[in-house]
Amino acid sequence: MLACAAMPSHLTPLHSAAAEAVAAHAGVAASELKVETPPRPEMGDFAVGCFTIAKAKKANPAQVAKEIAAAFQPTELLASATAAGPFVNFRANRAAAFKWLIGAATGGSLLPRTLGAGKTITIDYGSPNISKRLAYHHIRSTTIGHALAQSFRALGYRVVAINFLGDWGTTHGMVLAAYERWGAGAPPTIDLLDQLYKRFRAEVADPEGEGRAWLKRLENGEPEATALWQRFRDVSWAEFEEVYRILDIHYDDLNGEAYFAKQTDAILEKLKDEGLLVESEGAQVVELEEEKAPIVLLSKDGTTLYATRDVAAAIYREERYHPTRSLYVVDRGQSFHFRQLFKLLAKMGFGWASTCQHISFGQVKVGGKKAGSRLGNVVLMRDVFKIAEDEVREVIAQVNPSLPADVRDQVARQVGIGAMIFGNLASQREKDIEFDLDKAVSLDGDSGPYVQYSHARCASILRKANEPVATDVDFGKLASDAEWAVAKRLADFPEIVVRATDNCEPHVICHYLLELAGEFSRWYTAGNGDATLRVLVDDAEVRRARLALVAAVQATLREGLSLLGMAAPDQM
RNA sequence: GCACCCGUAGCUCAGCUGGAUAGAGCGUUGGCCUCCGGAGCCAAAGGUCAGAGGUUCGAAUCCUCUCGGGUGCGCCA
Repeated sequence: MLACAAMPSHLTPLHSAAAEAVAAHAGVAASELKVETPPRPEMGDFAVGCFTIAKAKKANPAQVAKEIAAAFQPTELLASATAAGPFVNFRANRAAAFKWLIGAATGGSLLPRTLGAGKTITIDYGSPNISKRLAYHHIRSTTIGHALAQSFRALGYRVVAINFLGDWGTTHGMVLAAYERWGAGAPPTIDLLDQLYKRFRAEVADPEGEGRAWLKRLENGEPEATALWQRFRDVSWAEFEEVYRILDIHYDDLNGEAYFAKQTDAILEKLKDEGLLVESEGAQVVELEEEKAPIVLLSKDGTTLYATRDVAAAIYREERYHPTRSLYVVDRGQSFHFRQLFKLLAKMGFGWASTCQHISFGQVKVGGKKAGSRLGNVVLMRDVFKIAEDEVREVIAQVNPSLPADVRDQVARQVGIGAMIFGNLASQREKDIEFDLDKAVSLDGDSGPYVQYSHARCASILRKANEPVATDVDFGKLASDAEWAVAKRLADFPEIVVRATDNCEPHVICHYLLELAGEFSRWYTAGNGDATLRVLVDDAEVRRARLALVAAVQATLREGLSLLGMAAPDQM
């Protein structure tokens, strides 16, 4: 349903050139051809398989590849073509390719900036419940959603970042009841509220019934209950805001469940008129096809439910923003809820129900068990951030003792938080993550700090060069395979970001950055043993060309990190 | 019981919109700076891609089944 047509608008001119070279001799559109990377660099730079072409012609793929390679005429960007079995492998004209790639990367035009022009994406992420601190497991929705928001924005989409606060419902009725019973008068701190809520659930005979009774009072607009609820919401938001500030997340829409609780009457009325809303075991429900459980929209006490408010919110998002895609970045435990919700929207006749998508993700486990405030087992997000930051500060003090204390503290925060973000984004969404503090704060190997460090080294070289980066230089001076390997990675960036957004999988960006950083490090390290391979060599023309390549890598690493929501310090 | 997710090296994971010899990191072993920052680089060792069928010229990748682990299944969110 989300498959985009064969629109290769995100391809680099290099990829397009390869596709066109084959298309010209194959009688197919270039846009239908997939341009790949050969498994080993010595085979070529770009590859196009001839399987489908051969099939259409009822010919042997290897023979077709041979013919296409033989007919190839060099272009500005492509130097040669060779057949390798069923593949046509192209070699780039390196000087021209360097020029385009480095120019695009340093000029900020490597990514297709207008791919999403005129399209809006709403992303519901974070969305914590109030009266509770942000626990570590909240980090997944928050970081995945933010990375998606950043990525869509980078491609020119209009993004509406939504924090659908869990600030309404029976749970919050319980918090009110508990506070009134045991805490009245005490300043309603978030910790106190959480504590009272837990006690309430443990000690009261019918906590949910009492909770619904208080919710009823809220839904009836009783001033005292509402004023108290508002205080709870305010202290909660103050806490959340602190974390969002640390993560540099800014929401566009903060309407939580409470906002939509007021809009459910008309929806329920309409459902009733259409005969969809029926009574079942005292509650008001809508039966859904192929689901054994109906969706419950009104409790037996007449209070609204999560689903009711979500229906109102979905309609609001459509009417207000007209999104091309409406994304819900919420843990997998809620898959059933979203399946029901989307089915109900479709049943109500909303064609746009198909634009709604649950972006689910696996659990964060602590000690093998699901982390979450219901089961206890809570690790607070800010505590983890603090530990990571402290750990990094120590490493910096050892490795880079000359860094001024204020810079060191700032970098420690950027790298510590970055390690957390990267660690949470680096694997596929659907996989569960085992929270291991030691591993989380580790700076070795495939990690966020490794990418940031590579970026800092680029910055360091550019600082040391002390001359402006020029891109109108003789790129023929970049003669080593190591330099070419770095540039080729740059060419992969656009497709990676498009894939990350199409599939809502930010982890592909993480892996891309590790590869780009790794390729850069290999090139860079070669200079340790051989001074002629260093960027800062005496030959001015070679030096300028290499500096341009470093600048291109730096710009791409910085941009990639920003897509993930990570800072890119210039020194660390 | 029904539904969904996961199963790739000792460990943590890429690769899964089908393509060429399945890749990283950690850990283990052995190397590399009178250095443009060693938070780095190179090399060795390590895999019946859970198992069995099927589709295909071609399957870790798609389909079916089995096994193992996890989650969900009306008035919580």
